[in-house]
Amino acid sequence: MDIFSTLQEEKARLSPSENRIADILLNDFEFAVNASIIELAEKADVSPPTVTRFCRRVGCESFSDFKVQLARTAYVGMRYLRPEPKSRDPADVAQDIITKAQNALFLLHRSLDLAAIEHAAEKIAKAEMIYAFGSGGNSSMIASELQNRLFRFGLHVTASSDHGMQLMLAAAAKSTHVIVGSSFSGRNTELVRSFTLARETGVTTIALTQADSLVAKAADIVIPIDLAEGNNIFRPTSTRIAYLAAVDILASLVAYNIPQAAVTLRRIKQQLVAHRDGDDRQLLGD
Amino acid sequence: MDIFSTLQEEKARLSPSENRIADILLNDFEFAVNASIIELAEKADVSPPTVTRFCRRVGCESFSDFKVQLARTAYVGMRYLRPEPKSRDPADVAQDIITKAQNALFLLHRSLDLAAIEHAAEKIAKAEMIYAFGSGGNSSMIASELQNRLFRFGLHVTASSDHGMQLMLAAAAKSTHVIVGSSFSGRNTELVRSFTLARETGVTTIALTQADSLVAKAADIVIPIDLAEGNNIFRPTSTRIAYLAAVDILASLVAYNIPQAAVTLRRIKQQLVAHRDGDDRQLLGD
DNA sequence: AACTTATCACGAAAATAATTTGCAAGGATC
DNA sequence: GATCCTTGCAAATTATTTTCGTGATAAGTT
Repeated sequence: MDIFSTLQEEKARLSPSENRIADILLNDFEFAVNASIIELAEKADVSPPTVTRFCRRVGCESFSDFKVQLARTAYVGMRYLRPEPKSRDPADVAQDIITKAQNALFLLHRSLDLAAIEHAAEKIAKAEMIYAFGSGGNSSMIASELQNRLFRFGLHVTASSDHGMQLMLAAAAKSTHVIVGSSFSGRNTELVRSFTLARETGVTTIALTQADSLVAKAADIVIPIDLAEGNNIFRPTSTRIAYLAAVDILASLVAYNIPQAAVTLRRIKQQLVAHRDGDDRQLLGD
Repeated sequence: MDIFSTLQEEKARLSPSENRIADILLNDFEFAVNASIIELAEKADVSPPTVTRFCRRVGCESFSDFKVQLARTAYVGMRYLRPEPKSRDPADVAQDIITKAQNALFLLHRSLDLAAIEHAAEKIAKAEMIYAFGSGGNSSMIASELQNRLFRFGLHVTASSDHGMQLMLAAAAKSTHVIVGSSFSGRNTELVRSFTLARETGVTTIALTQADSLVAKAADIVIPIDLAEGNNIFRPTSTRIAYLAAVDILASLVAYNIPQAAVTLRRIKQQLVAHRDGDDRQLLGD
C-alpha cells in the first residue's frame, strides 16, 4: 500500500497539525522529499516529534523510511495534478505525456481485479474459439491486440470491429466459445447486444470496461478498468496504454494456463534470439 | 540525470571500496534504499565516511539526498534486471508487466530526440497528405494509431500495412506529402524500398525506428526509439507502449504546430465533456 | 636504487546534526 | 472534574558529516 492511498483514507482522522503536514505533502511534494524533519516541521508549523508521529500514522517505520516511501511512490503517483503540460515546449509536452502514461499504469495496477483476470484467463485458455470485439479506434486496437497476442499461443481467435459482423459471430457462437469485448466508455450498446445474444447460448462473455457500466452489466466476467479521478484529465492515450497493459497481463496469464505454455514461450524466445542474430529475412511482428 | 546513469559512467573510475558500494546498489537494491549509512557501510565493508564520499561522487548532496534520488529513479528504472516474473502468481505477473511498461516509458523519455520529433511535427503539420506505414502487427498498430490521432486535427492521412499498397502510395506521392514509417526491428526492407522510392520525388520521409538501422538510414528524419539494454529482455509489449507514447508526443506537437490547434483541442475537450454527461448516442473513439 | 614528496584512499574519532523518546502542559470531550 | 488526545520541550539516542591522521602508491629527486 502506498502512502498517498493511506493518506487519502486517513486524512479525515488526522489531527489539525498532522493535516498541515499532509497538505505540504500534497501541495509541495518537491520540498517534502528533500526536506529534513526539522525543515518540514517548521514549514508545517509543528514540532519535529509531531512529524515523526505523523510518519508512523501513515504506516512508516520512521521519518527516513517515510521519505523513501514517498520518493518511490510519488515518482509516478502524484503528478496528475496538472491537467495541461507546463508549456508547449517539446520537453514539457514529452514529460507530461510520459508522466501521465506512467501514472495510468500505476493507477491501473492499483485497481486491478486480479481474480477477475485470472478467471478470464482460464476461460480463454480453454476456449475452442475466441472472438475479440471492440470498435471506435481505441477498443478496436485492443481487439486486434488480443488477437495478435492470443494466436501466438495456438489459440483460435478472430477480432472484429464491425458491429454487424460482431452480431453475426455472436449469434453463431457456441457454449464452448468465449467473447472478449472492450469498451472504454462502457456504453457501447452494440457490444451489449452482442453479449446479451451470446449469453443466450451459454457463450462466456468477458468485458474490459468501466466497472458498473452498461457493458460491464452485460458480461459474465468483468475486468474493470477505472482510472479513478484521472478519467477526465487523462487524454485517451494514457487510458489506452493502461488497456494495453491489461491485455498484456491477461495474455500472459492465458499463456500460463495452457499446458504447453513453457514450450510456446521458449519458442517465442528463440524467435527473439533469431531476430537479434541479424539475418534479413522478414521478421515476425515488426 | 539519474544515479544509475552516473553510476555506469563513473564505475570504472571508482575506487575498490566505492565499487563494493556500487555493487550493493545494483545487486541488493531493496536493502540499499532502506539501510542507514552505517548498515550500508558495514555490508560493503567500508567506513561510513566512504559512503558519504561515494554519494558525493555520484552527484548527490548528502547521504539522505542520495537515498531519495535512489528511491525515485529506481522505482521505474532498475527492475528490468529480472527477465521473468518472480512466479506465475497473477500478482507477480501483473507487477512484472506494469513495471516493465513503466520502465520502457522511462527509458524512452531518457533517450528521446526532441529536436527530431519537433522537426517531424512541423513537417507533418504542413503536409498536404500523410501516409502512415507499418506492418507486422506491432508497427501496423502504430500506423493506424497515427491515422487515428492525426485525422482529428483536420489533416489528410491514411494508414497502410500492406507492402504492395505502400509502394504504390509512395510512388504516387508528391513533394508536399509526408510518409511516416514505423519499424520496431529497423529491418523492414519493404519499408526501406518505399522510403527510397518516395525520396526520389522529394517526399519527406519520417521513420520511427531503431537508430542507425536500415530503415533509419533510408529516412529523412529519424525519431530513434532505442530501448537500450532492455531490448532483448523486454517483451514486445513494453516496446510497443514506448512507441505509442512516442506517437502521442509526436501527435501533440503536431497539434501545436497547426494554427487552429487551440480551437481543435477545445472542441476535443467539449467532446469529452459531452461524453461524461452521459447521453447514450454512440461515442466517438470508444 | 634509495629517498623524498605528492597524492589519494580510507578509517578513527570527534563534532555536528537529525531523529526519537519520555514527559508534562494545554485543550477538548464526556 | 476525569479522561483522553494532541502537542511541544528537553533529553537521549542515533545518524551523519567533518576533521585529521595513517598508510599506500606513484612520481620525481638525489
